Amino acid sequence: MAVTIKDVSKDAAVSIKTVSRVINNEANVAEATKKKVLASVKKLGFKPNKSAQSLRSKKSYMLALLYDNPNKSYLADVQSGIFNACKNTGYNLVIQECDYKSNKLKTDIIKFVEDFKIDGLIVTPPLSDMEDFLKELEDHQIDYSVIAPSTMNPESLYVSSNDYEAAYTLTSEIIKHGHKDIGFIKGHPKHSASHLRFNGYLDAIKNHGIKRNDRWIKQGNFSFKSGFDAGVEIFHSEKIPTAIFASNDSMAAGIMKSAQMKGMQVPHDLSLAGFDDSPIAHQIWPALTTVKQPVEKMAAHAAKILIAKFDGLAEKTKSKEFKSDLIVRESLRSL
Amino acid sequence: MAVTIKDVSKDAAVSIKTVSRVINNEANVAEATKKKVLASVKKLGFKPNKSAQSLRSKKSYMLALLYDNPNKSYLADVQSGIFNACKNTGYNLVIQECDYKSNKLKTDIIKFVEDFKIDGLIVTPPLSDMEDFLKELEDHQIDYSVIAPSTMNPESLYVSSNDYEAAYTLTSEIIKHGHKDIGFIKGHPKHSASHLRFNGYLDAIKNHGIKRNDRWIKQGNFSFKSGFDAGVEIFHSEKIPTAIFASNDSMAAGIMKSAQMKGMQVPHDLSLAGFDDSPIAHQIWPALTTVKQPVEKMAAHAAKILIAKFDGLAEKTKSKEFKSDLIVRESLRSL
DNA sequence: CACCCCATTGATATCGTTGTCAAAGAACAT
DNA sequence: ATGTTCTTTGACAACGATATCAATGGGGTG
Repeated sequence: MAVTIKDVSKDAAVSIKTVSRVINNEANVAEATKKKVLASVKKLGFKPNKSAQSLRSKKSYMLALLYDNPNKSYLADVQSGIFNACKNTGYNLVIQECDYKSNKLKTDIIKFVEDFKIDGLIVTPPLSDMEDFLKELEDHQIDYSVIAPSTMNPESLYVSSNDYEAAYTLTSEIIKHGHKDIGFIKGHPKHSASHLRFNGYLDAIKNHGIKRNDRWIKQGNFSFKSGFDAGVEIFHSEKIPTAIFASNDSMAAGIMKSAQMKGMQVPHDLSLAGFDDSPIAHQIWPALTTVKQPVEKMAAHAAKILIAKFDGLAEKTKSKEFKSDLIVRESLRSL
Repeated sequence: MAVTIKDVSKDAAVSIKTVSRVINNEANVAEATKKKVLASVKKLGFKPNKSAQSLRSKKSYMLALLYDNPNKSYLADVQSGIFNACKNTGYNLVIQECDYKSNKLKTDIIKFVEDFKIDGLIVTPPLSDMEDFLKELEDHQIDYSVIAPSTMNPESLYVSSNDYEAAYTLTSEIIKHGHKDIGFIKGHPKHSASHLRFNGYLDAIKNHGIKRNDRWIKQGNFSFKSGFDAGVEIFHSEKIPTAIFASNDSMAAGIMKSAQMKGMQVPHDLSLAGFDDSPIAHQIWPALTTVKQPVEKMAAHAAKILIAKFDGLAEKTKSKEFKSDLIVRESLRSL
């Protein structure tokens, strides 16, 4: 049978409560006692029984990842990051797919948290952009941390990315390559990232003295098809841009497809840029110039700050903004 | 505070043990008593406390998904299927990434299962193809179900796909399009799917009177890069095939890239086919002819048979083979 | 030296289930 | 009527941790 706290207490010749104190890092345990107990723990290979801890302490040691995002590669990266952060902390992850459009969203999630006694949530876009939803969580005293592009309510726990700057930088890079006629495909309007990226683009062209041309600015929704459709529309105009910046890689791939179907050569006839550095970015030819966000690290950090809060280590691990990297590949050429 | 079994027992005027019997569907409860209890359960909205159940019954109500597969879209689909199957069963899923090459694999996994008291494993390729690994699980009496291409040890729980037939069908389709010079890119040798798909190809060309040409048969490993490299090699030969069948879509995309870099037009100069219908298959142009396996359904079934075994419903849910669908898209043209 | 205080420790109750085992009652045979 | 068996039920222990609260003892103070 497995080693229990009782075995440890016997081995270390202390009470079970003292063992409990040691493994929970409680105050007021003599240094010598602590050492003795830790030695026994190690010697016997004691691992606290999660169910018993859970039952008694009313904690589940479970985090939940909330998402409503069709991007599988993003999801996989987020998960992977959280799992890494959870390792050796005793916390585990469950995944919960949501429908951000559902009017039962709030009640569903609250029920989910209460039914499963989830300790904390990690919220990803676009849910992280819904203020009323986050407010509801707070009203129910549900702990959460947010992975979001913009900086949020600074009291809450968040991990953010610098979408605005990255889009500004990427646009500047396109301009540096000699482009003046630059189209833009907007992302899903419910994602704050969409607006930040768009604003980064707008400010960059403005600061470089380029006038905005709304016929080359199309609304997309981050899907391949929306990029494809936007491309078809743009290539219908008599004058077409020399470069298009799509708010994510899927849409950029969609544009590439529509361009190639029109007989255009990328990047000879059209330069392209995407965003995210998803697998498709380098699995098409020419490979996409794009922006890589450290999604996995961000997710890991989001989990860490949540766990740190639970375990009272809030000092060490704080909300943080992560920087993105520009990745220039063949889809962007100099004029 | 939440409703407990005690509240229910009071409300229904029976002992807590009887309530326990009812919610666990145990035998020897009078029909009338059962009804009474269920009514109270419903009325009070009682949900058994998972931690307490776990603690007492030594079950964790946790399944673990074991994988070592870089294909994020496959992973996402598998997960999604399992989550759906778990819904309302009380079981939850944890994900465990493995390294099939590690010589600590077996001990690591067994430790993992024991530490977390995982009730059962769902094993995906290539781990599902490692007989010694599965044997080890059995030796430790660890329950598992396998998602595998081939039919396995018929005593074990498995969900399989018909890779051989699908590859045979796809190859025949290519031949029907008038192709006689058909290259093949093999998948990762540790995946049984690789051999099944290859054999399907071989038998199909043989039965259509086409001779195997080993200069057009290359070893890949399912990665985009391996497909790209294989393409580069093949296109170096003086004579190149009119069609190439790659064992998965990533490799097909790699070949497409190498073809396009050589200035070849797909499908005009070269027809291509992949396998899996991963997102990339329709996000490149021309879109890939491929085979779609019902991965999500398969994964759901794998979870179901495992849960059915635990809950003693083994009669209803059995191991099963799933059929794949051929998806013909632009990358394949008639000669 | 007597007193108090605070750090340290332990005995025991407790969390919400399931398991054990015995009791009660029904059904049937003798 | 009595004994036997089987079905149904409940009282209480047990799972393995944490929480409560009281006991202990060393150190400082007057």
